[in-house]
Formats: sequence, structure tokens, C-alpha cells
Amino acid sequence: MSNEIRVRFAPSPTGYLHVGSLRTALYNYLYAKKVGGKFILRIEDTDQTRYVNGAVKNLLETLESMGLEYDEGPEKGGEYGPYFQSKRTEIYNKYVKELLDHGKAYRCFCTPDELDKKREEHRVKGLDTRYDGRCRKLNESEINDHLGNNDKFVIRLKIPQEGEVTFYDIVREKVTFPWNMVDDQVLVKSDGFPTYHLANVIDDHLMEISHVIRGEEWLSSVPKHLCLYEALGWKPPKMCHLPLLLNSDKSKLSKRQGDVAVEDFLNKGYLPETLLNFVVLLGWHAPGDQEFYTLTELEKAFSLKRINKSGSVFDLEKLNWMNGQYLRNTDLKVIGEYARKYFIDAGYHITNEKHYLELVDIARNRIHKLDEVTEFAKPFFSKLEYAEEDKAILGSESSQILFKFWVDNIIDSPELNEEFINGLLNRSVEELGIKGKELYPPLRLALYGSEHGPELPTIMDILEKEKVLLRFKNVLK
RNA sequence: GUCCCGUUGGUCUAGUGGUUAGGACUCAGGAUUUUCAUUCCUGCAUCAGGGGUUCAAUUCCCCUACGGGAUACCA
Repeated sequence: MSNEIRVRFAPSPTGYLHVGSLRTALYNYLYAKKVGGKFILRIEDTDQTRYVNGAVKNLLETLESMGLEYDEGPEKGGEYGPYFQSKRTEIYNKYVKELLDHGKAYRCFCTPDELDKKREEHRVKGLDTRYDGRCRKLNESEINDHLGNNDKFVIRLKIPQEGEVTFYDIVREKVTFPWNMVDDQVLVKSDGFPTYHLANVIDDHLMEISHVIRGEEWLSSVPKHLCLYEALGWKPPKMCHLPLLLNSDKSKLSKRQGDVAVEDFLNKGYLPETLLNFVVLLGWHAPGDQEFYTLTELEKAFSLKRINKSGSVFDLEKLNWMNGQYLRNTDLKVIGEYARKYFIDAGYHITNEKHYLELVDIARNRIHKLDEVTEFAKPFFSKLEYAEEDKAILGSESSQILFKFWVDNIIDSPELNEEFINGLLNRSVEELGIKGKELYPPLRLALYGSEHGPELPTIMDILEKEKVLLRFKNVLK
């Protein structure tokens, strides 16, 4: 009808957004932006047994926090709705009737138990495990008998029994399947709900989807989809199957081997920008070496033609590194806002905004994800605890002289600026003869609780005079 | 088992019928820093194997191996 480019992201609401799905959504989004098309969100909630409360809401929120805005879909609406498959059953029924009437599909009265048993028998013998097509041959009176008995049934698609299909995939190019490998696909389950395959094809057509961009796990379903398009007399959209995201053992990225939910990554303090940037590079790359992209840059640079064919391992190490880069190179105020909730959750009260940002600034150089910020900030907010060897250092004669000297000098000083602190550091060397290992470690230990850490002036500035004095007094005998 | 897809360092990748095969992560060493971190520099390491085609193949073709996906009334 139109030449408009329309793509869709069609997740099933399983409770969270998988990072692999995020990438699929992103590629769809980017392609739509690139060519000035529309990005549609459709909820594939046809499996009533897998219904998860709040899953859709969660999905929508996650997508929003990732900044992937859709043009049509739930909440937003559009001319092609509803965008929930569970609300489209009447539409599907109409086409199912048509398929049945035209002899393109048939009712199958075999029970799941029978089928499982038969499948298992065949599997053990190394035989073909497809449905044997028994109910294809039912005549009208047999069908009516079953119907009269109120027997449960599914509706199956009649797949050609010989020959092969060849289709063109944007990533894989030419792909061929023999028909005798394709099962008579169930289109409608016995509960009356459509399967993915039926709903997907009908919706893609009705919503005028021009390109189906989805994971490679769907590649082998294409023949049955093509068969369905044909049976309905429709022109199929262009296909584009994305390589899979992999665990480090190269199996399909799964929950078992670590986080896969976008919300989990977000909660751990990976920035949305990082996630997008990281995930876009798993399977796509522009010519050249650039590896940092803003969303806007991606909208220009992206192309389906440059999607790789092979799966990519989701490497957490590199994600961490990249997040660290974003943490350091993003505007400090922005990072400060992202970080704030971790302070609140930890019960750390921010009393001085300037010092808070200073703290975030030194933290961002030492952490890879924002949830580590509280661990880093801990010495500033809670009482210091010392190990035995630390106590030895703090209790040494020179340390005690040093601390006394600092307390005496700080008490009357109006403010602890950098100049003053450095001056005091110099005077410690000149007047007390304390330097190097005798000087810095004890001071940092006294004020920060560790021999290693930020620069002394910074620590004191953030701590403020009152707390500095308190901490010195705590280690003074 | 069967069908389909894939294979540039450990990982993400750029690239080409003739290149010292480039970048990034990781790792190792070094420099800077009072320390830690940051940053910078250097280094280690790759075209899965075998056949073709060709003057020439990592690049094109075939086979093998390996990996993955699909084989549900899940998506």
C-alpha cells in the first residue's frame, strides 16, 4: 500500500527486557530513524500460561529509560492498533476461518500427550519427529464427530510436502530450506489463542511492516511464515535476522550465566548511554575504528548492510571498561544525578552539594559502575575501622607527633583549602622532619581509613574541618 | 539424529586478490602520581584445517572440523 519503512519491536512480556532484545529494539529503532520510517512496538502476549504481572509496564519503563521512543504502540496508540496481541483475537479468527475455508489449514484433534509420545518414539529411533499429518486426512464427518464430542483441537497450517523454499535475508543473503523439514505449524492453540507464528504474520501484514528485524533464532521459522503469507495471499516483508548474543562459552546468552535483564544493568549503575553503545557494537560496526557513539550519531551511521553474520560474546569486562569511560567523560552534574540514589539507598546524607560533586568526581575515576560509589564513599560517611597493622602505624611516635601538630594548626584555621593543607604538609617536613612514608600514609589512614586513596587536600575539603578534627582526635592517644 | 547459519588474537571488531593484517577490551612491563585510581607509552597474541582457482589468497570456490540455532498447543 505504501512504500513507507515500518519496523517493529515485538517482545513477549516475560517480566524483563533481555539485553539481546534491547539490541534488537535498538537496531529496529536505528533503522527507522536512519531512513525516516516508523518504529512500532507490539506486545506479543499470546501465551496465557506465561503471563507475568506487571511485565508490560516494566518493559515500557525500561524502554523509556533507555531512550528508545516508539512511534506507535501501547499507551501511545496509532492507526494500526490494538498493539497487544491478546486484544486482537477476533482479527486472527477471521483469517483462520479463511484459511480453513480455503483448505490451507486444518483442525487437528491429536492430544498433546499422544503427540509427545509419538515424538519421543521417533526421536529414539532417529526418525523424523514432525507431526505425521494424520488429521490432514480427516473427512468432513470425522471432523463433525470430533466437534460434536467437543473434542479439543488445534489448527495447523498445511505445509508443502516436497520441494524447497529459498528466500533472501538482509544479513544471511540467500537461505534455502527443504519443505520436508518444516512441520505443519500449529496456528491456533486449543485455548483459542494464536501461536506466535500466526499472530506475527497477520500483525506484520496488517501493520504494514516493511522489514522484520529480529534474532537469528527465528531464521528457521521463516519458511512457515512464508507459507502463511502465501496462503493468505500476502506479500511478505523483508527479512533481517540478527546474530545471537552469546555467553562466554558461546551458547545463547542466558540468565543462568549472569545478568541479562536491562533493568539489572541499570540498577547496578551502568548508564543507558553505555548499554546502548556497547550493545550496538555487538554485531554491527561502521567502517573504521570509532567505538564511542551517541544515539544521534548512531541514527546517522547505522545500516543493516553492515550487520555481522556471527554471534558475539557479551563481554562484561569490556562493558565495565566502557561504562568507566562514560562515567569519566559525561558531565559531572549528570553523573551526580545518576549517583544520588545510591547515596540515598545507603543512607548517606548529602549536606554539601559542592562537596558531594567533588566526591562523585573522584569516585568516578575509580569505579566502573555506579553501585560501587557507596563503597568508595563509605569512609566519608561512616566511622573508620582499623586493622591491627593500621593501628600500629597510627600509634607510632612520629604519627602521634604529626597528628598533634595538625590538630593544633587546624583548630585556629578558618578554612581547609588546598593551599593551606599543602603548606601544612611542607611544614610537617620542615618543622617535624617527618616525610614520605611517615607522612602520607598515617594522615590518609587517620582521615580516610586507608593508606591508599584520594589526595589529602581533597579528602579534607570533602570531610570539612569539624570531621577532620574529630578523626584526628580519634587516633590521638 | 536432521535441517539451517556461522568461523580475523582469549573477547568485540576494521580490512584487503599483493598490507610489517589496523583499532579496542583483557593481560604483562614501564612512565607520570606522596599512595591508590586516572592518563600515557611499550609488549604478548589472530586470518580454524585441507584442497582447488590464480603469477598471487586471510580475501573467491569446495570439503572437513568446530561452534551455534531450530526441531513445542514458548516466544
